[in-house]
Amino acid sequence: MAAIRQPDGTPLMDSQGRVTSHLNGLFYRTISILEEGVIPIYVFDGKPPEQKSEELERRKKVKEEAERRLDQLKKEGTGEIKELKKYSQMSIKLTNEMAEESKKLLDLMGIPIIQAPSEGEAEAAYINSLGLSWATGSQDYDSLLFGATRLVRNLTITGKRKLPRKDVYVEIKPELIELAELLRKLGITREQLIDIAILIGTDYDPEGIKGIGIKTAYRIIKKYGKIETAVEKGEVSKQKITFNIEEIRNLFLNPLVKRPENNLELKDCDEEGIEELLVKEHDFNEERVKNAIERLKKAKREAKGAERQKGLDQWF
DNA sequence: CGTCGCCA
DNA sequence: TGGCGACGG
Repeated sequence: MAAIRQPDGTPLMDSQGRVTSHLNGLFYRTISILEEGVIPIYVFDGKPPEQKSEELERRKKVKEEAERRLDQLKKEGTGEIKELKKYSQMSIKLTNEMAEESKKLLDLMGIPIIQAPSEGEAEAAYINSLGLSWATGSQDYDSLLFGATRLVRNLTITGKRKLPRKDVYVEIKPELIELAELLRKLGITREQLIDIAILIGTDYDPEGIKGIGIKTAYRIIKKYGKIETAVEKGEVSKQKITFNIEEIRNLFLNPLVKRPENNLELKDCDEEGIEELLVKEHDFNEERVKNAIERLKKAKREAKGAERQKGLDQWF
């Protein structure tokens, strides 16, 4: 959504002015991932827990402000392209309709999707902890707090990426973090990792404890074992804690998740359905879509073949 | 972001 | 074949 747009920030749109950047990105990116031999399972966010509302409200305000700035720049008509792009990207909205259409496209492509009852991150970690996936793919470290065995960051973004508000580009490489190894290296438990996160600040306590950063948080939890003890011993002042520690800890340890009801295998794709949606409905180029569908079918055959081979190898 | 066409 | 810039909807 952020990247697939014109230099001035205008997203791709069909002839009726409906945004199509999400469909474009999902379609071509998913095929690329499959060609690399990775079978994705897409997890969609459900209703966030009430404790997240403060953070969501904050994000909403930032977005509304960006929207105002963008409108202003457009009205003046003198805005720099860079500025226009910045505020367009900051005002991105994923509507319900767009999310539903994304699910529809993935389903037509035969890619497994899961609707999380609450946090998608928690659901993905749960699926991973059940052994139904090899890792979670996310930019968010929260996965690990939710108990994912492995987290792959930068799975889908390759090459160079621009640093926000700077004209500096950095090389982005995929990064694998294994929870067990991380905890062993730090000499802590997952509960303690969660406590460290709470001290620094999470979506559920965005401010954290003022004055405590990563290093202090680690030192405190290493020394006292848990936040409550650190408070008792006077290391963390009680007044600074404006949230319910046990409640937030519980959101990470026992999040609302569900066992996936359908299997998470690749299915055959509905070629006509894809063309109907992308070409007829949203003005995608027919040849490009046809060509991509061929790549999709080939990549899936190979992915499934590899799975079968793995199964056989295990057997013998 | 990913594809495509152009060019060396 | 690989780098680069324009374009996709």
